[in-house]
Amino acid sequence: MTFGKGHHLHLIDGSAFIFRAYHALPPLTRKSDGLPIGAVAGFCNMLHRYVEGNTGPDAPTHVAVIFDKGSHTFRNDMYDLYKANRDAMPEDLRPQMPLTRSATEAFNIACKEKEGFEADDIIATLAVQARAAGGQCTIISSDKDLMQLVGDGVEMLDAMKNNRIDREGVFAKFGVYPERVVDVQALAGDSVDNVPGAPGIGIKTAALLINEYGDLDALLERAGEIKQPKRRQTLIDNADQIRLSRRLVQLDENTPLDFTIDDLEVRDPDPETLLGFLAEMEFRTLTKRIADQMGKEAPVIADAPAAPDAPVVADLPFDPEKYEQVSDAAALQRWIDAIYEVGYVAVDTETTGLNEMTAELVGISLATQPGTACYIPLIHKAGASDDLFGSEDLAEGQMKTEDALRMLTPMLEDPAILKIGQNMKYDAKIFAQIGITVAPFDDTMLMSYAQHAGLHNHGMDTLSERYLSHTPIPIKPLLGSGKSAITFDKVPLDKAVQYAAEDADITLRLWQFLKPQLHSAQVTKVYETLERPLVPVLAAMERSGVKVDRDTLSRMSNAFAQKMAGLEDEIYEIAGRKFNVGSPKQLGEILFDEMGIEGGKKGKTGAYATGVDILEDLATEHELPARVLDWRQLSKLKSTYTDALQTHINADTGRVHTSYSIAGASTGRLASTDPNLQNIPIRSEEGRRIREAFIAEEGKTLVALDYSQIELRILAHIADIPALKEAFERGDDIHAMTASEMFDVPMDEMTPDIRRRAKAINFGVIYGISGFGLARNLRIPRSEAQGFIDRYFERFPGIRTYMDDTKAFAKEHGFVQTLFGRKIHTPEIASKGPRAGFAARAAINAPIQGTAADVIRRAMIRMPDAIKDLPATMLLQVHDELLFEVEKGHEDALIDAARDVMENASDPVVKLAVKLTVDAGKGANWAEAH
DNA sequence: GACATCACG
DNA sequence: GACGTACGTGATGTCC
Repeated sequence: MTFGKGHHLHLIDGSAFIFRAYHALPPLTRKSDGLPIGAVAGFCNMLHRYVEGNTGPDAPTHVAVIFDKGSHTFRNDMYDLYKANRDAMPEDLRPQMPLTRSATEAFNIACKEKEGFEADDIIATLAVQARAAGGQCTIISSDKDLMQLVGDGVEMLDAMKNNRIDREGVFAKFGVYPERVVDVQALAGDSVDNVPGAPGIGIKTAALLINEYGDLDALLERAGEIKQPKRRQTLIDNADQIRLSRRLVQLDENTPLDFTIDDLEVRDPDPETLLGFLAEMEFRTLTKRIADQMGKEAPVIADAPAAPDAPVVADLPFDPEKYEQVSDAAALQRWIDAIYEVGYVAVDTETTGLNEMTAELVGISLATQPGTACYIPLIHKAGASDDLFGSEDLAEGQMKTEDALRMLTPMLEDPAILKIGQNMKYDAKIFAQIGITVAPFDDTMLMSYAQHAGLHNHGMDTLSERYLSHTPIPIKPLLGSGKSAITFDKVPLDKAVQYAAEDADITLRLWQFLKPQLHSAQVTKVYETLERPLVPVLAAMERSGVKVDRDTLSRMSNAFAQKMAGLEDEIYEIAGRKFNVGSPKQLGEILFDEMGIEGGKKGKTGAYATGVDILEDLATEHELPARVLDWRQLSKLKSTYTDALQTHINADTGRVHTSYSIAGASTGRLASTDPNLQNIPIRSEEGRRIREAFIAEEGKTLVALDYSQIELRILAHIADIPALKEAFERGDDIHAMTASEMFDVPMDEMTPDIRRRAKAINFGVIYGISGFGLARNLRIPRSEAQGFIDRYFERFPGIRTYMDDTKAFAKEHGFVQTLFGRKIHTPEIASKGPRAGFAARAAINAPIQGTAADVIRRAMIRMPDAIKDLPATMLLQVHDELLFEVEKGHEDALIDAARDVMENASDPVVKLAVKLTVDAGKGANWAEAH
């Protein structure tokens, strides 16, 4: 078959795949011999995902993966500094390079490279040939150097983001169409490849110049006509360097190749070769997945001899057929006996829903050793799940719930038996509903969180894939989705047993794997003092809930609706037509296209940005954006708060029960969901009134206590800033003090505006400040913002040291730590480009935010005991605030007790050089209490 | 389901 | 020297 019209060539940028794979995965090694294998694993996964996605009319007829070969190319002969500032290839990546070639061949995909040429040149040559033959070509890469090739049958595809780049996409990136990309690159240069370009000229300016003069040659010829003197001189002085740069970025479309496109025809992989390679690499999950898809038996991957200090995990295969259904007392007794034999058991509950307040217990699964697990169904319904009306009759083969619980409760509450769960808070709440207190327990989710926060999430699917190389049975096929979804009690028993028992089995295996590592990772203390003890505390808070007055919300909702309708009329009037005010896309078109307002900026999706910042700027000149801002505020308040909150009021309790995720935020903070009660409005007057709907029960009062400036105090301690510490000791207004120090204004002459600036800088420091960010926040020129920052560092030199030290620590270890030993991993700190900047700022922020999170966790854990003699309940946590409900008359006693716990929460583990101060308030509702 | 927007600390 | 930039979250509506 000769390549031509109707054919489609795919060219995969192999190096891009490799580096993405390398940075996306932790440094995995092959179990049997420790060979670094992470990049190969990621590479194979990407290749497999790519092949899977190749269906439909657009599928390629020809494909090749193109690699770079050697580091010396013809460009180095032109310019010896080309790519000279590239970091050397990481030690553990080098041995993986040949393996990625083998992997490509194992997938039976053509694999091409050529000494002295970059992959980009080969890609260029093939793309041009494909175009000349009248075929289509897709380059799978997001490398901007390839963008010059786009157009006329050639396009690019970012496989990770599934983002196609055509001529317009290139224009969005470079400000010129593909045929002029080289000109722009020649001017702008490229720091990554060390292409010099013209000093002081970036892509924006380059595109401007090229568009004005047509092309680079014309520009250089007529450089004397450029108006800006500096720019003119730069171009005149550097003309040779610019021409050299153009030769460097220009891809060679005539690379001599010893093959043709016809040799790249798509071929099916040979199962034996592919599976053999994957097995040799010891990719258990991928081997099995691909074997299943091909309908082949997965080759056996030999168990590696465990390294002496590696935890021993039984590598027993998962077999859903081996799980037992427990149907009677005799069988259950055998399980209980087995549990007492070993002293621990993995427990998992199945219920009718995810909301522990309303969910009903459907069954319980137990596991005592890997592969040995059972499911005790309790209220599964009889009849097929496709029965139109369902059946209310219970299925055969189930114990009565009360009989089963009577036998299980002593074990669940027995201090001698350790109960192991994955996200035990959920199961503990289900059991608490029926009066059972599960203790003691371990939680595999929290063990993973203590060790790996920042690396990945800690759901069972993730942990099982990562640490057991096993994909759990998915729940979706059992329950369905959308309207036709059923609850677990409708799942046929045979399927239910396999699914439920497997969860307990996985949990037990994870525990065996993760528990011993707590110690070696030195996070046992974190797990034992900050994670596990918080579970029962949060469970109790969530079960308590907070009383919310539906009438108040409903009245506010109506008021908002009326105001919104009025605003909509005004908005349509100004716009001259009706449109959906809630659609940023339509709003952008109205503002910038139809009304012709200047300064519309398009984001990466090509839509105009219409965020608050932009609308606020426009609002000084125009009516419409001002009205839209008002409308948006009301819309937010109505939909997210006054309306949605009502649906969360529990019918039985009349209260709202949030759920806190303990292992969600990487820094150690909690997160509140369903509903989120950590973002109830307060900053605007209108929004603040929503807190009036959060009320105390009759005869009770709400009490709120919050840490004052906890993060700045922690910063003062960690970075050891005497001036800050002294100011906190004196009880000064910290932002005013900072302002006075920085701007040489005496405290008694402080103005609100100067203080506001200092406050922004104080917060900026906590976030890993940048001149750009501060400038945007304060809406001042960047140079001025940078001046403030310089001044700040000068006055408080410890801050810069802290920032530099923290970054260096993160680079060296891949994580940072809080004062209490919590680890927050920052894997991206090693990456190049803007990602590293993000990671660096996150690394600077994490010890501060994380230590504050640890402090309030410690307070919460001690709180139940400290207030046990008071008629008070802890209801909510909002990062630096705790909300309580207390019987009238006991408010002050509660404040005294709770404040004492909070202010001394770091004792005795960490002796803070700055005292922690807690403000308190009380009232009939949350607005008053705060 | 991605994206934009906006609520909180 | 330019790049793209404040930290951490969750919920909602639009649009594909």
